[in-house]
Order: sequence, then structure tokens, then C-alpha cells
Amino acid sequence: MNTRRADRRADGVRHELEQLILTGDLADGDRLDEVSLAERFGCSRTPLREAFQALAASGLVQLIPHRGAFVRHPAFEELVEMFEVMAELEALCGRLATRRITRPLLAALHETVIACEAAVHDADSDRYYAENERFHMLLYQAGGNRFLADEAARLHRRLKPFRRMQLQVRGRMAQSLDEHRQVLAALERGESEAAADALRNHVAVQGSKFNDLMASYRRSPLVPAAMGRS
Amino acid sequence: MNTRRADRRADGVRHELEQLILTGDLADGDRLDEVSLAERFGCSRTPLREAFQALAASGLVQLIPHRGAFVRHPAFEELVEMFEVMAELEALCGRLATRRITRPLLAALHETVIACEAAVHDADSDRYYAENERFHMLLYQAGGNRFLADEAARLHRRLKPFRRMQLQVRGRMAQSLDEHRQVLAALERGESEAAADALRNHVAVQGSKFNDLMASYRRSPLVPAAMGRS
DNA sequence: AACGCCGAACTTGTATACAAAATAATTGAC
DNA sequence: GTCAATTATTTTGTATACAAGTTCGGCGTT
Repeated sequence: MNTRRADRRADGVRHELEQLILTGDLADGDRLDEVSLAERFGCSRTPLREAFQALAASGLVQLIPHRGAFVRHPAFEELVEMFEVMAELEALCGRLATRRITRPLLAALHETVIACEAAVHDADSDRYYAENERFHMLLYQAGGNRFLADEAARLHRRLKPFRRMQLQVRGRMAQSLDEHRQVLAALERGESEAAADALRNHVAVQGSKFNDLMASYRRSPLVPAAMGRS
Repeated sequence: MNTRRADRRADGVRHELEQLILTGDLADGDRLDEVSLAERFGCSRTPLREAFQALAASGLVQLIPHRGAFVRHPAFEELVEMFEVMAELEALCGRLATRRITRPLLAALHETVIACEAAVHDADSDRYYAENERFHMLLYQAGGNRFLADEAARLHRRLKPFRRMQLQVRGRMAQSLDEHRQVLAALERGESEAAADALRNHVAVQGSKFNDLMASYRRSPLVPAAMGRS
């Protein structure tokens, strides 16, 4: 029979559902029907309901008692709000990092910047994206505050698809790289406020640059393609 | 029979479990046994498992696949880290609020400060606690960033038991009130950085003041009493 | 014809039965 | 007697059966 479609279990379901939402296969407001999704994934309702709860905690779906689970895509305003918070969390990471960063982490950050330069040179946005990811994750660690690192990573992850859109904008990659350089320079000089400001700006720019993408976003409220991986 | 103990369902279970953890009836590292808790609450395993997931999302329990759910109380360091982040979130609220706050909200903030003064005068820590809560919630709203408000409220809620401990420290109430006044004054003058700094300090103080409580905390890692309500 | 009430169909919420995995215990070998 | 391996028990994960609530359609009334 054609049951080969599925067979994933547990948090496999969660991840798969998350992708369906993020890629836009499931539109804003869509009701997540337990039985149809269950047979689609080849599992029972139980793992699905657990996935719903996890996704609700992430803010991707809204759970209404006795009514069901509904896809919750962030409105444009909400995205701007999230970037506003993200900017501040990263700024805090930077401020703390100037005091707490270790030599190896600083060296690793250096490497990512060099790798980013190569990516920009090759106009390889995929690679730039990967290295940018690394840069930020390292920075979260460098803050020396595990809770902060977790929260930052959580929000970062939630904004991932939208950040990816940004890189498509002309010149954004090079600009981003330059901002990375400024952050790194501030860290090396130990200027905490400069580092914080550079990071706040680095992230906030993405939020404000969103106006440029607004039009396309409006008609297809989800990132259309190429963000389904990792 | 003696089944009268329970009979609550669904998120009632979630809330009750949360209280058990917060009050310290369930100690750090305790395994949450599904069957025994099920009969304790007079329900089946299903609602319990859902509650586990919700609590895991809040960070109160750790979910290990095929092993079970374990109570996760924040270590002292982690608490300090959480206050560090909370301070920054509130600072951001304050900075934004100077630009965005509405007249009614400003008036409401005024009222809470007055109510706090009365509470301090009466040495009524319960009332002070309630009004302090109101002050901060209003502030989160005043930031004009709903996402930020939600996140701040979430963390605020998570730190609730520990903040409550603080008020027991001699003189803390009066000091806290004074800090509230400074925040409000900065907001009224529209000085965003002053407001941010005042709030950052107001919260950070709580984190650092924690050293004073460390000894007692060490031997009973949970807030011992009087924080189970609301 | 429109509104409200009542009932059927469907959907979610909960309980239980079953399967798989992990832990504990027992047996056997060295 | 100790250690390892295999079996037994316990516990989590999943599926299904059942209960309760919600939505939708029909019927009757005004």
C-alpha cells in the first residue's frame, strides 16, 4: 500500500509539522485536523496532539480548547516586534561578551568572519547564511549566560525563515559582513557599549529592512521557498 | 471512596503540578511518575503527559525520551542569569515606553506607585507584592510591543517565587518603591535611557541581592512557603 | 421569512489497551 | 564471589475506544 509516505514518530511529527507551517504549506488560520493529519503522517492522533502542544509553546500554532489547533503566522507587526526583542537580546550578549568571552571563542568568531568574507566574495548566500548562523551562535555562547543563550537561540530559530529572506536583498550580504566586523572589533577592544550598539543595529536593521520585503510578504505571508532545510 | 482528592482535568492538572513544583513539594531531580500522579490527581496518564509537555516548555521540567519527566529547579547561577535577562527586557520596555506610553497607562502607573506607598506605610508585603505586579505588567504594556510584553510576562512569572522571597529582606520594599518612583519620573520626563537604566537596575538589584539569600536557598532550593497563590 | 430551539454528526478531550524501550533481577560462567 | 548476559518487570510511547463538547442542519414558532 501507499503507507510509505510517513512512518515517522513522535518529535519527528513535530518537526515535520513545523516545516509544513514554516514553508507555508499550511496557511495562517488553517485548522489542523487531527484525523486527516494523523493518516497523512501515518500515525495516530496522540503524537499529533503532543506536537500541537509543542508548537503552541513555540507560538506557531494557537490551541483553542474544544475547538482545535490553528496555524498562527506572525503578522508583519509581530515580526517587527520580534526583531526588536532579538536586537536587544543580541546587544546584551555582546555587552556581556566583552567581559566574559574566552580566547577560543574569540578566535572562532574571527574564523566565521573570514569565512563570511569568502562567501561574500563567491556570492554564495547559502554559505554566508551558514556562517552567519555560526557567528551568532558563538556570540550567544560568548555572553557566558546560558539562559540568555538559550532564549536568544530560540528566538533566532523562530526568525530564521525571515532572516533568510533578507539575504536575497541586494547588497545585504556585504553590509551584514561589515556589521559583523564592527561587532568583532568592538569585542576585541573590549568596548561593551560599542559591541552592544553594533549588534543592536545589526539586528534592528533587519527588522526595519523588512519594509522593503513587505509587499511580497503581504501576498504570501510565508517565506515562499528555500528555507525548509535545517 | 476517597477519590475526592482530585477530579480536576486538563490544564487544571497543569496548574496544580506547577504549584507542586513551585512550592517545593516536588524537589529538584524528582521523577514525575505518570501512574502515581495520575491516581493522585484522579485522572489518566493522558492529561498528565500533556501537562508535562507544557511545563517542559516553561522550563520547569525536563523531558528525557523513554526515561520520563524530571523536575528541573533552577540552580542559583541560573537564577542570576534569568534576572540578568529580565533586567534587559524590562529596560527595553522602559526605553520604548518613553516614546510610546499612553496617558491612561501613565496615570495607571502613578496609581500603583501611590498604592505601593500605602503598602510600604502599612508594611503590608502582600499588598505591595500585588501592586508591584501591577506596576510591572503595566510597564510591559506601555512598551507598545506585544511580543515583548508576552515574553517579559512569561519570564516575570517564572521568577515570581524568587522575587517574592526578596520582599522578605528588610528594607527591600522601601528601596523597591523608590526605584519605582525613579522609573516613573524618567518616563514622565521622556528620558528613555534614564528609564531603561532605572529599570535595569531595579531588576538587576534583585539578582545581585540574591547573594544575601543564597545560604538559605542552598539548603532548601525552593521557596519554602507563601508563594503558592495566584 | 426570520429567528430560535432542538437534535444529529463531527471533533476534541480522556481513558484504557497495547507495543516498545529501559531498568531491574536472575542466572550462568569464569 | 564477581561480572556478564539474558530474561523479567516496569515505564514510557502509541493506538484505539469512549465520553463530552461544539458545530451545523432541520424543524417549528412567531
